[in-house]
Amino acid sequence: MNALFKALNDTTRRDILEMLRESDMTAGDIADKFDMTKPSISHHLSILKHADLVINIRKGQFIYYSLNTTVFDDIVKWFLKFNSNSSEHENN
Amino acid sequence: MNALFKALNDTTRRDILEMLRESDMTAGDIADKFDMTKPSISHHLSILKHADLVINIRKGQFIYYSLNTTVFDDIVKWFLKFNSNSSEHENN
DNA sequence: TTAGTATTTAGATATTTGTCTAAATATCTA
DNA sequence: TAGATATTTAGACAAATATCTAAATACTAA
Repeated sequence: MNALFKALNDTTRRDILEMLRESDMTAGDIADKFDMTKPSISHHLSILKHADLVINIRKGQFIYYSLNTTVFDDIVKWFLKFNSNSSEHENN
Repeated sequence: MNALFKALNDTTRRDILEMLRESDMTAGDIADKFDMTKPSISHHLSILKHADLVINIRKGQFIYYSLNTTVFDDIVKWFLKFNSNSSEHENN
């Protein structure tokens, strides 16, 4: 849970996650979307990976990153504890 | 969203939130639960308050802290974006 | 008003974090 | 093999963060 919240505590990393919602991307493509060097993005990706929020697969020269959605289930559960009376539970 | 994730990125603060799930508490009672000085806890409470995760009410000498559950709705929504195919949406 | 309790604010410091440049590793292609 | 491209690793550094002690503020009660 610690690595998870740590990973989420950065705008760049959250933006990367939102981008990966749309489609898988290579490290280079991700880096191109930000005004930041590739090593910095690589570092962010490594934090996201350490938190299990993303997985990566090498295809030749390229390394593709994609979301690991199962981890989001865990974190949503953590938050729903605080909302035991919310409409999430009463309705749909 | 930034202040929110920042506030959640600390075990002490998450523990405080979990304690407040059970009941409202004074700043002093919260501090007594941790091996940490009162000023440090006060600082953590101020970060939680700045993120709107808690509210506080003075009653005489004491300041009571309680959860602001509405903010948890927002954050759950943010996470559910990443799980558009999860059972959360298909079933109950 | 004075003393005592509850809490926060101010200021200092060690640790963590985000970013950079330079160098290393991995792969492809000629 | 050599050169080019993709990505990560290493090391440095400034900024942010968590913690502490000491002092200030707010309230209660005598």
